[in-house]
Amino acid sequence: MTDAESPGFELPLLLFAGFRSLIDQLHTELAERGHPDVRPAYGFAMQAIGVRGATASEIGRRLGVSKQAAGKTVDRLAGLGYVERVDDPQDARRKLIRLTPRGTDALVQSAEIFDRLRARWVDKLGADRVAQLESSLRTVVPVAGFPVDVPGWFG
Amino acid sequence: MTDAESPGFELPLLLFAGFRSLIDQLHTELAERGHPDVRPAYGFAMQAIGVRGATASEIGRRLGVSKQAAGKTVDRLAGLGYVERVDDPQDARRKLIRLTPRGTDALVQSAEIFDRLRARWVDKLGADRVAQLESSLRTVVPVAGFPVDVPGWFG
DNA sequence: GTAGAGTCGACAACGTGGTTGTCGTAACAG
DNA sequence: CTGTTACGACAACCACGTTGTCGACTCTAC
Repeated sequence: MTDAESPGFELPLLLFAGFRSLIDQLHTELAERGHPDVRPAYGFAMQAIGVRGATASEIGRRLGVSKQAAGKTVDRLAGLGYVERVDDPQDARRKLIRLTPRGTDALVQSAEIFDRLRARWVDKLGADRVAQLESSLRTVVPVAGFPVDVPGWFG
Repeated sequence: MTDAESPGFELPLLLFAGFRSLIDQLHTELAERGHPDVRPAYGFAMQAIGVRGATASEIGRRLGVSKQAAGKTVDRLAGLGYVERVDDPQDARRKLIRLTPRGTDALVQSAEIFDRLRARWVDKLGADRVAQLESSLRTVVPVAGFPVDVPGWFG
């Protein structure tokens, strides 16, 4: 507070720009690796499905959106061949959503690309500053559960 | 990857959570101060309009969206009384979008709230860590081509 | 065993924020 | 005067979210 501080409105802008830049680079690389149709929302949804699968309602709860919204995303994901719906023999109401091999591949590649992008930040900033950035953010935000209900903000 | 680093996918999540938490708090406080109908997109748009006003096409260029999209946002903003359309006497094709006093008030209050939110981060992290966070983000983010250029919130 | 409550997925209508494409009109350069 | 360009408006459409409703199904309690 002694020296000139940044105006408060820059903080959200910088956070968003950082987020946006990572997401944009992810999808550029994903497109080059055979997944041109993956959209940011699909990545979050597939993450919520996980390797064990989930029902549409469960996906909605994990993402913090309605089951109807989750169901629509699953429709698009299924249309692209990333997930499949399977009847649950235990419960005739439920339909289990499972990742196809293509869906699993997209997830694996995303994890690898994110690691490389983080490494690029480490090159520019140093490992300690990146670690401190993460630690600072963990301090100010309760990262338990990530609501993703903002459509226009990622690409 | 030699030592225990955070997985790369946490970085975007943390950045988004930080951004999202600031924006959510902004709109909560804005609602308490008489602006319950302001949505995040409106704030960006009003910022693009600025105190001097702008045309719909100009707003679109500043936000990096089409003039049609900008026009629709202006429609909603006008419906809520935050902006007004004025015929340009110099050019009969153009319609200047200007902030109403209510719109200017929303912008001024937003700037003040953002400053207070940043101060809250300083309380939790210390001024140096917040400053370093901003500095780190400025380093890795190409600020030049960022869609929302940030003119003074007023004057 | 069966009634009622709760959950599941599907369907519909709608709001918001974007996109293209087209059009009439106005400004401007030749 | 003519062609090009820029403006705003309108329409159709898409992605992603919301409520509300509904039939089918499961589970619990009586």
